[in-house]
Amino acid sequence: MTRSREDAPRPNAGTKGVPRAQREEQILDVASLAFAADGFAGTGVADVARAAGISKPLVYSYFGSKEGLFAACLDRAGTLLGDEIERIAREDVVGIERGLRTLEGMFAVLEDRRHVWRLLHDRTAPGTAEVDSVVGAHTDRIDKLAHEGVSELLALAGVDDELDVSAMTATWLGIVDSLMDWWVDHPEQTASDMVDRVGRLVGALFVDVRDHA
Amino acid sequence: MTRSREDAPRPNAGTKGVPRAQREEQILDVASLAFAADGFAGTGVADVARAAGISKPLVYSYFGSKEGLFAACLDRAGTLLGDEIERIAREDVVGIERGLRTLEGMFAVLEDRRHVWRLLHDRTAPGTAEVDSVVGAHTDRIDKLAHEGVSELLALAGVDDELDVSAMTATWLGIVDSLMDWWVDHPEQTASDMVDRVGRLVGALFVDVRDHA
DNA sequence: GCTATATGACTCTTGGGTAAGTTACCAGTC
DNA sequence: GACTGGTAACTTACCCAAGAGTCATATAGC
Repeated sequence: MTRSREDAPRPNAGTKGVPRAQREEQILDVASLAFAADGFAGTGVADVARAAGISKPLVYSYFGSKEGLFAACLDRAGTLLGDEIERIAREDVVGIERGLRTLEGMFAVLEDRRHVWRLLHDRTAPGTAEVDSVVGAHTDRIDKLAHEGVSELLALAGVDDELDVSAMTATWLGIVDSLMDWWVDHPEQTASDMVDRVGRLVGALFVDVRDHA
Repeated sequence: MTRSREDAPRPNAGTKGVPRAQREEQILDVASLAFAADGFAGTGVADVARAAGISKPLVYSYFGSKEGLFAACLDRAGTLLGDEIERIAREDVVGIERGLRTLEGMFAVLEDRRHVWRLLHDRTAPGTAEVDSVVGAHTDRIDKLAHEGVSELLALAGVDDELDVSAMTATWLGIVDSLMDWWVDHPEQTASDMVDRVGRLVGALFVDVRDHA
């Protein structure tokens, strides 16, 4: 009745090619962009494959599932961001100055991948064990470093209530979010422009920043 | 061959009931919660219907489509928030103080619907004309008011570059986002607690706030 | 020829949307 | 006060498109 499977023509299959590691990077780049733009739920594997110039089954052969692909994107992003934030945390700068240094590092690392920050905060991400463990590991690490910095800053200003610190940490992370989003919307701005801008704004609003450095 | 449609039993159909306006509110409450929690793309109409205790077609008879339902949620939320922000803007308070007053108003209005703020920033919302026009109308209004307030604040601090103001406005909105998210995660905190907390944090970080009032 | 790389064409589930019918209430009528 | 038609409120059972995931097959290089 139905056409059997083997009488269909296979025009341009298997062009061999590209080694595995390189393909993986390529797919992760494209997928990160897509997930960041449309969220996990709004992104299709077929779209990612097409944008990467390959076929859907190849994506599955590399990452197993849509969640696996998402987890891999998250892992790469989280490592990139976490390492940089941790590196700066070890510089022994405190207070507002530490915040500025961290932002400077983020701007430098994300200059040509600004969307990446968004991956960690995708509300449409599935709550499965695989994804949760990856996203949890990285956000825990980043949250902890942020908490440490905010805690030091507030201590200098005489605030040490734990809920106050917690709310301020969330706010700090929200500030980073908004600046990254704004940066995505203003592609002509360089990392250096952003550092200058934030310095100007903080200088205008806060008590003499350099006094605490 | 197949069972014809009319010999299936209809056990508990049509219990009549509830007038239209009341049902609409009820559905909007449930849908707003769901959309805010999982995003547009992550929310199913059937789930909303079940959570509201009714059937899916009834939702469609009221709102026409999933987008229509989402647009209705947005419209209600946007009007609620926009009206309150605008009311406060007319109070002739400027600088940081205006920001604090606005937050105070938001906390009061959203005390028992904290999730609502998230609706306006759903990145998985479809880019269709219907949704875009509604979300655009409300975000434009709110953005404009925020821009006005931030512009005044920065002018007091000697900053008037338009890009600086734009970035700071985005940051301000991000701060509100984060505080609302934190509040959702701390249900035991009252609106009054939040006002106190923000006052404490701002007092600790900023130059003498009251001097500008 | 064997293995890694790759694909077209499939299956199956999920979820938006619909058709057709059921029940309850509210006139008006005799 | 019981019958009757109209209509608003509601449901079950379905359709169908989109998208996650799989299979059998084809080519490239050693």
